[in-house]
Amino acid sequence: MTPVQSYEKNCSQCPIRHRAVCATCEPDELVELDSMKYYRSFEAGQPIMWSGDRMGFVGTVVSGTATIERLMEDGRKQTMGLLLPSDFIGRPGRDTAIYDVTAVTDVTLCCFRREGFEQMVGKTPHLSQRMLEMALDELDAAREWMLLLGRKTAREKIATFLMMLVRRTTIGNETNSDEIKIVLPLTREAMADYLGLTIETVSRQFSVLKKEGLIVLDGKRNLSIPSSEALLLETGSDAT
Amino acid sequence: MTPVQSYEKNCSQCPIRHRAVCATCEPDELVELDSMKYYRSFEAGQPIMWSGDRMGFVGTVVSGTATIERLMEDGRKQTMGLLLPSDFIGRPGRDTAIYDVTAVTDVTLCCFRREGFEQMVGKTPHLSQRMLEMALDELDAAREWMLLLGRKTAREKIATFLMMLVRRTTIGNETNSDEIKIVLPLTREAMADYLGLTIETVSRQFSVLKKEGLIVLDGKRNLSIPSSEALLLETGSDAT
DNA sequence: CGTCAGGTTGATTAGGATCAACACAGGTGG
DNA sequence: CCACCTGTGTTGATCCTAATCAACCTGACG
Repeated sequence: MTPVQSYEKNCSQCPIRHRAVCATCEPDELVELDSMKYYRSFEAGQPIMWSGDRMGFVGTVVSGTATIERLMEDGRKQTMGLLLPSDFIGRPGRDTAIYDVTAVTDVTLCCFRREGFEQMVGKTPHLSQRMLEMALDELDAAREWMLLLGRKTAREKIATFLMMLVRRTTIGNETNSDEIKIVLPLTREAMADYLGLTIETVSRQFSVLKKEGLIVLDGKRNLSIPSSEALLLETGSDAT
Repeated sequence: MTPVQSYEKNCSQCPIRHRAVCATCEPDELVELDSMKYYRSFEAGQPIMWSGDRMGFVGTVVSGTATIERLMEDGRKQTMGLLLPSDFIGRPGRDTAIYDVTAVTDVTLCCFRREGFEQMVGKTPHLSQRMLEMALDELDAAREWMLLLGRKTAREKIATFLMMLVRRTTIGNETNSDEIKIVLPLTREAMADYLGLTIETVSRQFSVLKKEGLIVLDGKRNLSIPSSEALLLETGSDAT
């Protein structure tokens, strides 16, 4: 993936234009954002932001996957969020990061200097409303994950994670096709950190689900789901 | 606690005026909110909102404690947030609740009809900015709790919960006094649901901490902490 | 005095962590 | 070309923390 692509010249070409923080901006607002933006790329495994460091920029994931995580003194790690294309990084109004953000695949960000972006938010209701909407969506997602971390079994955690990936990565694809194929953006270790498990437990649960025919593995990263209804039953879905 | 108090007449008397969603409002904005607001009270144990129900109102906790929680089909429950005085209930832009909200002590709310509040937010930057700020704070708190739920031991969970209560309920009190006294707003069961544990494990950990002298119990709800530094060491604090 | 909700404590179990060995793919350098 | 290494993943054996099952305690209240 070359760093310079058509959407870098023009926001209207941007693949995530309609889902990102700028989704509800008017053409003139977009022109202004366009003039402020710059792109940054990170290789898989590279840190995007360290907890405790100054945050000079905010940005949107254009391609790739990153994780928001926190380390404990003794090395225990918990991933608190997956950042997929259209997700926003950074908190306006805060100048010091309180999480680590790490690129888990190659990542391209559409960035803004933090001060400039904050000014823009201050004078652009479309932008501040969208920020609020996205923050509330993230809050819902975080709370959903609290249910998973606090109460679900290892098997339910894996099934829930896979169904979340299906929901987030197959948008507008053939929905009625029974066989759903997804690519796992995370290693076993990164999944373990996200699900509050160990690598070994993740691996074992994949093996069990494979043996039961609920998932089919092609290599370590390509996965297909013969029946999403069947897998959904394994998520321990809530009462709603 | 009588339902009609002085702050019901005048926002300037309100005990949470400077911390709530209206904290940054100008006097004229406050007058308008004042004219829209109404108070509701809920007895301990009563539901404030059911998942799936229509949300006709939003509001701020003026006194008492409520929990945000979610039930699974088989009865497993996870509490996703504690609502203490000044916390906000409800999501503008959504008309159906996706969580249960329950009063765990007697609760008084300062409410607004949802539509009226949404209009007010739309035309009052002070209010929408404050909403964003509060949503981002809640997001940080939710992520902090994900670390607790995913990676901490039962002992660390209890210690972290107690230190969180200390932080949230002793504001402006004698800080240099060694002996900190707090009142537990939750039953053992509610704490278990918040911490992803069982009642029995919560009870046992309290017994252990008591035996070790890290906490002193007076009845079931009154607790004092001889040394907050010592208790802090038990929280498994993160690397930051 | 009996009942009941909330809490404690003990005995046992089980799910996932830990420790350990091995498999496999992709580089790298002789 | 192959030997070697390293990062990633799988599988097995064992251990341990917290869940489960169960009995009992305590105080409030009719």
